[in-house]
Amino acid sequence: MRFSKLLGRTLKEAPSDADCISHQYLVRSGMIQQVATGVYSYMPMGWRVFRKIENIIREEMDRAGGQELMMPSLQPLELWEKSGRLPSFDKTIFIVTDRKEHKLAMGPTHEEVITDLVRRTVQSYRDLPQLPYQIQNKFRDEPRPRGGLLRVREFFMKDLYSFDTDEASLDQSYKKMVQAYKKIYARCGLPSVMVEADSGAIGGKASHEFMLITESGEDEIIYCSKCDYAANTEKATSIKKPNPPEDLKSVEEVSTSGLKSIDEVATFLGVKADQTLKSVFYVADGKLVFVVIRGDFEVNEVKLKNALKCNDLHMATVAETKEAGLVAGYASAIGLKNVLIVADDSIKLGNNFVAGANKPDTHLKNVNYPRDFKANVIEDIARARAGDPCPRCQGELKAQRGIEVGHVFKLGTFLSERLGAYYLDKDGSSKPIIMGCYGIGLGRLLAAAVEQNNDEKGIIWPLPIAPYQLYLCPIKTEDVKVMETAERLYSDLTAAGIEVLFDDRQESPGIKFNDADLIGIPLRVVVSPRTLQSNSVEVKWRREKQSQIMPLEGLVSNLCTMLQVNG
RNA sequence: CGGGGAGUAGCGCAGUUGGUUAGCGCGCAGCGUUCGGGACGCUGAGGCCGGAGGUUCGAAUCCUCUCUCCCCGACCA
Repeated sequence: MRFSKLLGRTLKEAPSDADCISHQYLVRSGMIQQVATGVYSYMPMGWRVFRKIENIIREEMDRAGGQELMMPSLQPLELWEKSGRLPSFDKTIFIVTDRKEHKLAMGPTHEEVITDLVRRTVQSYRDLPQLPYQIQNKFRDEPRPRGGLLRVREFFMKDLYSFDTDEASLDQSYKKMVQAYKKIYARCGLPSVMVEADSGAIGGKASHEFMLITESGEDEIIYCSKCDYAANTEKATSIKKPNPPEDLKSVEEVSTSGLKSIDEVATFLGVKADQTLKSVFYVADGKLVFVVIRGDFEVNEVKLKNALKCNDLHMATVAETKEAGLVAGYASAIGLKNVLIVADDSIKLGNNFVAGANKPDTHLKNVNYPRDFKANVIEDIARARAGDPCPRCQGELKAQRGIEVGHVFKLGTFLSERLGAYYLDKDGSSKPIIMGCYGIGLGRLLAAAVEQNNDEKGIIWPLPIAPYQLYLCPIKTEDVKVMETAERLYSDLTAAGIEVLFDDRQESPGIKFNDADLIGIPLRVVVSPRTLQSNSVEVKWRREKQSQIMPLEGLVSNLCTMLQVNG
């Protein structure tokens, strides 16, 4: 490709509203352009990267036994009503109305459609297992799109669905996909980490996410420094250390005027945070929920949501708290009536806690469960913390940030049952097909690749997904000999199967080098009067500082070798 | 949806106590000088000041409504 003909220009300054690196560099390098909130066009160069990622994914899906198909974006709402997942997706579904006032969903995902498709197609155990997949755009009216391509409303997803007859077969499908996923990220040149995950709105049982580790990641990963335990904080557990046992004392009121936070109260009474009980109020599907947890822990809202099996969960507002008659800062579960109380199991790991007295400026000492209060639900609803012991091996847990670039789920049979996808087993009995689903966000992966691979000058694409492999840069384009050499190299390299971006623009060296660094093509070849004096060119990897001078003689095959060795 | 901010040239911004012709930098077009890390000179094109309504002799500037975009929380590939 000749740079002079390329659609898209590089920008010196990023739009001020781009705040994450991938967003800035992708826009500045002319790879993407925003159309609306969370809606982007891919410019030719960005689309080349996209297609490389897509091809790697497609190859690995095919290799794992997947069969590619295409399902439409428009989906009858009836399918969603049948599957019962409408409430959990709620406002994130874009709904369009046709001329007959019939409502259609812009598919946020395709489990409903594929399950219906399989229902019509698969009848016998002989037809299973199946691994259909598609690479398609999905629509989700996200509460808050952000970070350029990292979180958008129209995005491309590879989604594969597994259909199996039994758990053992599902395990196999799941394993195949996990292997394929690891292969995909590795082939893209992007080190990934697999972690245990919550299954969220998709529903289902086992679930793992694949993360690219970056500072700027939206997710926090908890992992063990000793064993291979790793989980999204949404899901992660840790061993909660019990307080030293004490004899139960009787409840005592203390005045704590003006002291509201755990820290303030604990400091005032000369106890540690883990000797207090924290109260937090939530509203779950419109109902107030009272949450109790040991003072040194924080509530994990995902776990809480799962414990409550609700669709909507938010912290209670001041008004909602007042309405329920709770005294913020001094509330506790003691003596509460007609309110759902959910407790973290940490409340059992100690005695004689300090808790609110349900009246202003007063706390209670020596509160004990279950002597002084009860809870409707007691479960693990705490955020696992770095520094705590690993639930598997007691090793120390650590935390890191990452970007979720893939998610696999064992769905089980709830969708096939609701949508009527049954098969006839060997014994003639009708059974629901066991499902799994496996997604990769392509644009997100592209953006995450940039988050993971950049420097102050710009992007540093891993070779397998770079828009072009080689950047060919003649300096002093009026110099006939330089241009002749460059033109010849361009056609020879192209003929040798190398993807070349040929910077034939009449620009100063500074502009060209800076653009090259910004765009991030892995290998740079410079032809100039200076290098030609010794019948050579300058060759430099984007990732490295040092360049080398290589003779024109045998250059094309030498470059091919360099690219092969490093590809 | 709750809280905070922004819409002026392709991009980044100034101008906002109402006052003539709306500016600057980058980019863009032409000519010339340059040519190994965003070079320089000259000339030039490009704006209903997000939209609608109002106040006024006069509105980018004041008022009302509206749309769009960004940031912080709930969502997720």
